[in-house]
Amino acid sequence: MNQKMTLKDIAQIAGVSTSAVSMALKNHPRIGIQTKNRIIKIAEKWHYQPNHIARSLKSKRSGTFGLVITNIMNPFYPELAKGIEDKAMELGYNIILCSTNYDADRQKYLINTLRNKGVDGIIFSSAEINDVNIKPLVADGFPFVLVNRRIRNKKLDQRIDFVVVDNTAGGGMAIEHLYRLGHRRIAIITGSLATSTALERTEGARKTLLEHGLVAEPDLMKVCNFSKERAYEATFELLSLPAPPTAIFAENDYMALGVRDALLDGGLRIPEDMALVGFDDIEACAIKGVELTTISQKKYDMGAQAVTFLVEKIEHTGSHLKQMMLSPEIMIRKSCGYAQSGGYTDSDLRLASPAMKSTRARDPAENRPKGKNAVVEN
Amino acid sequence: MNQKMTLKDIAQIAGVSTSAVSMALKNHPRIGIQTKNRIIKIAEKWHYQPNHIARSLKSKRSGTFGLVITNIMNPFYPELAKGIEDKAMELGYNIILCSTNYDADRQKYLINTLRNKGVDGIIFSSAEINDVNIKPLVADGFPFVLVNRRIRNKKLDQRIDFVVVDNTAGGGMAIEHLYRLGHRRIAIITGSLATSTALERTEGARKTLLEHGLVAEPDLMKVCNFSKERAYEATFELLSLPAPPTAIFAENDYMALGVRDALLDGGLRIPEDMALVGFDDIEACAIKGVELTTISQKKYDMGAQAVTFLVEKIEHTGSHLKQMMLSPEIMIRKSCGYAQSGGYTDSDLRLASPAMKSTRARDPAENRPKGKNAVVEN
DNA sequence: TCTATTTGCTTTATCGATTCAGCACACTAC
DNA sequence: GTAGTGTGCTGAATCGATAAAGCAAATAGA
Repeated sequence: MNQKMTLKDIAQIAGVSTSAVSMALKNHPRIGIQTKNRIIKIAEKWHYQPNHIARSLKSKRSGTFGLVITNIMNPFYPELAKGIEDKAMELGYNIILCSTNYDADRQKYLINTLRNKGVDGIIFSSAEINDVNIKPLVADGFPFVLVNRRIRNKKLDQRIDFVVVDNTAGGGMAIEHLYRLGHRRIAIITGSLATSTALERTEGARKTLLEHGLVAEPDLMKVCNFSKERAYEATFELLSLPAPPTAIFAENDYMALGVRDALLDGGLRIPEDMALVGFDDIEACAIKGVELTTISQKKYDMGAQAVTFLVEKIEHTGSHLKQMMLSPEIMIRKSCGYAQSGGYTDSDLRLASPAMKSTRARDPAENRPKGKNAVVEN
Repeated sequence: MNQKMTLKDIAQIAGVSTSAVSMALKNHPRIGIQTKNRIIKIAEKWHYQPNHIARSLKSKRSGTFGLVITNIMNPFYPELAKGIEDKAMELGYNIILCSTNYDADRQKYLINTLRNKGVDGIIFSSAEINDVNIKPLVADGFPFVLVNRRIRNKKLDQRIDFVVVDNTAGGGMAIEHLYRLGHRRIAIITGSLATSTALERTEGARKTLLEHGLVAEPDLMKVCNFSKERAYEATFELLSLPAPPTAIFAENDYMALGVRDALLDGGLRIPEDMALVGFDDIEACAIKGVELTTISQKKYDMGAQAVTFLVEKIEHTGSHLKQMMLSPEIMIRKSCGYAQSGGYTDSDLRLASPAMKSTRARDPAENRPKGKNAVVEN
């Protein structure tokens, strides 16, 4: 059994042609029932396993697609990848994992390799707003889906499938929440402005500030490129302002943890001296003593949905455009001061912006999925 | 360019045979220099890209291997996967990511699929001590490497490549550390005893206890199968003992966080009322306010080394057995009480067991790699 | 100058599975 | 009894790249 059995081998044993074997195993109608059964029996006996490579060569389908992310060590990705992998497996696909390491050349190389290796499609979560690698894919009609991040190109955007969270709404929710808790000087720690996520979260935040008659003061805006270290430094810059903010919105949790470190190092209390809201709801947020209020994305669902879109596209060529925007949800924990202050004030509620219309505060107890996912071994 | 160019297309354009093109692109010595250059130019002009599937069919090499893990959401794996992916890319390979979800049938199916898809080898990190899927691979001479976990089968073990951390030493280090800090009643929260990691950590712990004339009391041993919830419950069981422990060693950080939750919920202080040591050094351990003392594994290096072994095996058939055991390192933070107590006592140092011979306490400031890895965007 | 050797390219077989065309043979219909 | 329709299998081509074998023409050696 070391040497793999081929169709030819089985054909020889059964004393028929390879086509007969192929037909028998594929349940082709024009094969005799008795011959079929005989062949199937022989194939089973000899542990015949079809060679997917040969099959792919002929069929132009590999049953594999690529997943391009920036870096799997980013705590955002494992959950996304899990959703993708589970759904892919359910639909009969495997995934090749590729990390760009934030390197455009590497990304280009990876896409090229994936295509040469015959993947049926690509799921992209690392696209930048002007990503040059997207256009050729569209031009070639190569199946792909953007997940998490979009691009900024009106013509192109209307031809591209994607699954993202409504980052604008999310950014709005963070600000709205802090506003309702009485904050009027809110600083924003932004991600990389080359990404749609950061851009949209910033836009949403800005818009909500405006709705309340506030402006996003330049001094209170710190572009930190999703870097924890930069967020740490920026926090001290904010603290040394003549009029420091009373609350900080960090556009992802990782930066929020950097802010948190800075605040604690600076001897401030959270949320008493400074309220803090993050984005993503990575697992570390929920740890007792950290308890970061954050805007939660359904990363697992996002991944699964992207796979559904991609497979639909692969298997039904010419299928129509699929774009989905999931709603974020605010996870109210302790870093914002909601619990301490006893909730929103009436006057603030009266001023509630549309951003919070559909928002409900979930019980922190139900924040994390229980069961299998909670088993973490090694 | 939508339709991929093939060798045949290029041959037609150049007015030569496909073999000529193949030879030109592979720099075969028996192709004329001028013809070669002409062909190369044409291939470039038309963006010829070789079809890896066809190549694989002929060469029996796919340049891809499988990575079988239990669940990418387990915080232990991303770093391992990163090491694997980076090294794989460096050596010209891609990886297909497969999660078993702790399901033996799924694992079997995955291995089968991977082999049918023609992967050149498999890296296995989910093996259980009596894993039934390993033997057939050995019997077939299929290239694979175990990483993180080993199996327990004397005959088989001597024929299998692996890269693991010295879990026995690690378990010993945890106990030794607590012992030197004056603890004499140390509870152990174990992982699944179907895994070599948990088994060896337990053995190491037990051995070190014995070296100090202590025994691992059954009451102080809680089998928790790497479940955070189970660890939480077990902690309360320990607390309600007539003579509760003064320290707890949890065999991974995730369970340690469960223990931590329980202790905090029970109104105890860490480390004043209970010392706590974990294993793995996942990122959450280092967060301010958590600061879990833990036994650190070089997960990234482990992954990279496993790839090196696997590729060696793939590319040089008949290469000799490769087994590597990396040394763990203790990361002393705050949950053990080392800082509070001002370090080890003289008398304890005198009793130091061999387990700690090579141990040095690292400055917590150098715990986390800086730079690129610290950028976490989405 | 005539046999060797080298050079440069083409032909052909191969990898393993699939699929269409083809061809007996059986069966139905009128 | 002959034309027409099915049935059940074989043969050959195909997917795209590779490599061994083959075969001219050019070069070298004596």
